Amino acid sequence: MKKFPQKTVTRTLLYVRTLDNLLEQGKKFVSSWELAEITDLTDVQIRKDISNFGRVGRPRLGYEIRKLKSILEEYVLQHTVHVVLFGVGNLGSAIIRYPGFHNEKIKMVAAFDVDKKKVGKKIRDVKIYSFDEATKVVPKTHAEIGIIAVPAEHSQETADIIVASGLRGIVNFTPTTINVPKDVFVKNIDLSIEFLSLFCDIQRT
Amino acid sequence: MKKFPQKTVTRTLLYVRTLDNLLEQGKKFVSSWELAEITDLTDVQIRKDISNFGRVGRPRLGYEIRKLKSILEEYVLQHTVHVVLFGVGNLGSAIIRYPGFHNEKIKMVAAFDVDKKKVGKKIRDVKIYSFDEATKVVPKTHAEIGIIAVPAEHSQETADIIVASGLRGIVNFTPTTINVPKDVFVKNIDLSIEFLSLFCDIQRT
DNA sequence: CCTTGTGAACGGATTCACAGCT
DNA sequence: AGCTGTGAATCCGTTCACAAGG
Repeated sequence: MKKFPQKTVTRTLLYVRTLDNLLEQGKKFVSSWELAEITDLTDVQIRKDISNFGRVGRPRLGYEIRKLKSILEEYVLQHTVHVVLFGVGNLGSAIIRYPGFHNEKIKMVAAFDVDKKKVGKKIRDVKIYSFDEATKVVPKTHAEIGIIAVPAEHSQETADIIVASGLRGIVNFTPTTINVPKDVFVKNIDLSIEFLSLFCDIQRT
Repeated sequence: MKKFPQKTVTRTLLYVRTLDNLLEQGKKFVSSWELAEITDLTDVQIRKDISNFGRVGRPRLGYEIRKLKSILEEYVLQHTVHVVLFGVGNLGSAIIRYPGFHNEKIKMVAAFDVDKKKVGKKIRDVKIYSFDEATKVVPKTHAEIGIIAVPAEHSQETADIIVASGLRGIVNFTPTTINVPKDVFVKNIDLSIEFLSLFCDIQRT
């Protein structure tokens, strides 16, 4: 299992998503140029990326979609990802209900909240537990990733619980930087920064 | 007003956020090394970035937080960003209620939904209009950015409405690629891809 | 021919190494 | 000494130009 740069991985996942759509449309073959149109990348970029995975295209015809998809998935999507959620507030509940988290690729398997009134309830088949139960419950779920969707001031303690539960991946939706051991991977999604940076793009034109 | 690479802009916004927090903690000065610790970047990177904005640090003392913050904000945050939301479903309502969208930096000014039952209601002081009203209402709000939080199959038509309303920035939360004129900036936030790419990071260690 | 595949050239961003300041 | 500031060097990713193949 070779290692690829993050950028390549992200693009590859985008290709898989795109190929899924093309399959639904009943297409059989696709050229790097068509993929480039859809994904807003260049055709060379796409061929370079795909060439990482071997010679899979056919000159004159392009790529056989089903075959390409299965090859790419072999590298970036061996099996379902299981995630658990910490913080069932506005954002948390929306994440639980997000359609992308209930398919064969990603599955939400448990949620945690400090509010005793929420504990024991279910949203979309996802059961809500108390924070204290995390270190006991999480290992049983075989989860790999924890989501932080609590108020910003509790992000660090939540991160500590996630690490203590044995998870090695964290998606942090709070506008804070959390401290974790270096073998734990963190992805920060700060909506404010996303919006403000887009605004900068607009202005400097 | 000089132009900086996106990466620099994103980091600069992160510095501003961090400096805000440090100010709240009552700190007056900060060194590039301390900032590096907090933000998980290198001290040189931080000094390079800051040097874009002039000589603002003081050897031996570091940076005066209040001063540095105001200098950085001058470049990346001249005035409040106004956003409008399309699609008041689970995700949409969570975004309206997101605390980061009701301060002096970002303000949500209107929301749109096709569901007539929602039209006319308010969430958190944000009024909900019908999709048809967008081209009339949006210009009055002085919004700069539109958010797509509708079901994936309606992303393109929503994008068309946003463009027709005169907005030049789009944040797209659907797992689709939208087509827009080339002077319109799009930021795609595909939660599934974020999670899957994090999962790849974890696995290849 | 038309499209994939790829070594080489290029460019931009990060890091290094050190000069400058107090 | 201890920090900031910065030209030079390095690294990584993208693009170019062209070879390969049905």
